[in-house]
Amino acid sequence: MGRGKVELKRIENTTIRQVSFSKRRDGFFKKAIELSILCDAEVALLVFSSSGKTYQFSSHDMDMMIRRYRNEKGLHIMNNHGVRNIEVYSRYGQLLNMNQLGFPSS
Amino acid sequence: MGRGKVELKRIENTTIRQVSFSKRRDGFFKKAIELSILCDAEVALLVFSSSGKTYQFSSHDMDMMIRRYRNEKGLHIMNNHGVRNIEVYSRYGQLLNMNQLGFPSS
DNA sequence: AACTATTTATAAGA
DNA sequence: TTCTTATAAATAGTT
Repeated sequence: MGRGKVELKRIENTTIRQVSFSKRRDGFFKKAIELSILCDAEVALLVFSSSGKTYQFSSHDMDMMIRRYRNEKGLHIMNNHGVRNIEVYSRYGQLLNMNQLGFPSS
Repeated sequence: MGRGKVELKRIENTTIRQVSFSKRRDGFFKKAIELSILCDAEVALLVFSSSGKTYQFSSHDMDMMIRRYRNEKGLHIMNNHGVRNIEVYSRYGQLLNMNQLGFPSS
């Protein structure tokens, strides 16, 4: 989306990286709101910029969502019988599959 | 993005809503990964689908990010001198500004 | 699960 | 930094 393709690696030029961050951060939060409303999902997100600012959004009570996540994570560890309560999009694992299989694979 | 414009309201048809959720959830997590890598940001996110599944991604340690967020939120409340440590994208407040001013405004 | 017509996001430029 | 614009990317509706 833009005049050139983007390689998935850190943008080294600081100015360009900050401009890109602003645009993408806005788009990202917009997507969060759309997902929560259109698809009736609960969405919570935290972003810390490399310049040290914090950005937060939650469609529902953040602390409640964190508690629910921790509770389910606990169950997930205890209840290892093939049922996945939580799908984890790990940073590198998923990315490795992107080029071959589309994203995400699991 | 798609054959029709989308109104920002809950998709009532369950099948369509679930299909839309899958597509948008994948796109959303992809955006999170891109933001974290391209722009060197820390990103954490939680999604609970309306059917009860949990999806999680964090570019860095989730618990550490939550601790940092809570710490800064505390400081934000204590330190009410015009400095915003945290930008909050509240669900309805920001949305109201979208049509007139673009998104988001603050 | 694929496809594809369109909309949307955004990279680069002004 | 804000606005514009060409292009890449996401996805709604369809098959």
